[in-house]
Parts: sequence; structure tokens; C-alpha cells
Amino acid sequence: MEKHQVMLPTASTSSIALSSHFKHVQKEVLIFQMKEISSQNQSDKEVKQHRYAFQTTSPIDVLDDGYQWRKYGKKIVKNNSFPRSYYRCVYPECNVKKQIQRHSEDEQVVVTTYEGTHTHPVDKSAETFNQILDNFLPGNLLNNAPPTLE
DNA sequence: CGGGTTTGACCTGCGC
DNA sequence: GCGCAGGTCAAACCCG
Repeated sequence: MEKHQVMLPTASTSSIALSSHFKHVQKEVLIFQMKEISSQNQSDKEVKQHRYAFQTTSPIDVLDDGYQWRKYGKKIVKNNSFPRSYYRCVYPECNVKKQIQRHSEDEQVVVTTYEGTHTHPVDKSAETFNQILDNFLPGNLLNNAPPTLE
């Protein structure tokens, strides 16, 4: 189960000073997993999705990242004693999903997994969060290329 | 009354 | 092929 939990080296797990928008979080955000999921099946479907997982230490489950989310499911996963919540962006053309679950043993650690890319502007002023996301896009990390926000 | 959440059922992918 | 685990749906429920 932990086969895809890639702990980044210490240099990458940099503490990020969050803006006042995250004043209720005001902790440190540790990115412990980033993965670009590109199912390049040569058959008929080529799905490219980005998935970013944040590990935050916060008493609040859902981070207010400026987008509006609607919960559509909750599941008890086998490896974790805490339930995992499934959220989806409320914009109809934006099929960005995110999963929120707590750590198996540290209930103060919240793992937020974003999947997909937003195709619409942010409602609130959460530009800081977008910058955080941009900094940890695989393109910026690996190739120094601009992220594809289509 | 309307929109969002809850929660159990259903579907699907994967490993054995 | 079967069973399990994860992901989604949808109807009921709750709250503003």
C-alpha cells in the first residue's frame, strides 16, 4: 500500500509560510507525494492527470484553497482507521477532485490529494495557494517547463 | 424550500 | 473466475 508513497528528500519538504488566507492552518505544509499520472495506453484512451498530495498538520480537514468543493463520498480505507472524504469542484466544466484523509496513526496530520487541473479562475484570492501548486508542479521540478493549465 | 452533506449501495479494477 | 478494496452514485436527511 505504501509503494507509491514517495517521501521527498529534506530539501523538497520545505516549510511554506502560508498567507493570511490560511490563517486557520498557519502551520507548515509538507509535500510528501507528487505524481503525474499519465495512463499512456496505446489502445484508445490517453488520460493525463496530475495528482498532488499535501501532508498538512492541521486540526481542520478540508483546506480552504479558494475553490468551492462538494463532498460526494466517504469511505473507510483498509490501511487507515480514519475515513477518507471525496470532494469535487463545483464548477461543471472543472472535474477536479480531491481526497482528504487523515494519517493512519497521527490524527493531526491531514493528507489532501488533488487530482486534475482547474479550468476556471479562483473565486477567492487564493493566489498564494496557486503559487504553491505551481512551485510543486512536476514540470517546474523536473524540466523547468511551464505547467500545462489547459 | 433549496442546496449541501451523509451514508449505504452499487460499480469497477486489480490481485490471487 | 472470484473476492476484496477503492471510487462513485443517489436518495434521504439536515441546516440555513
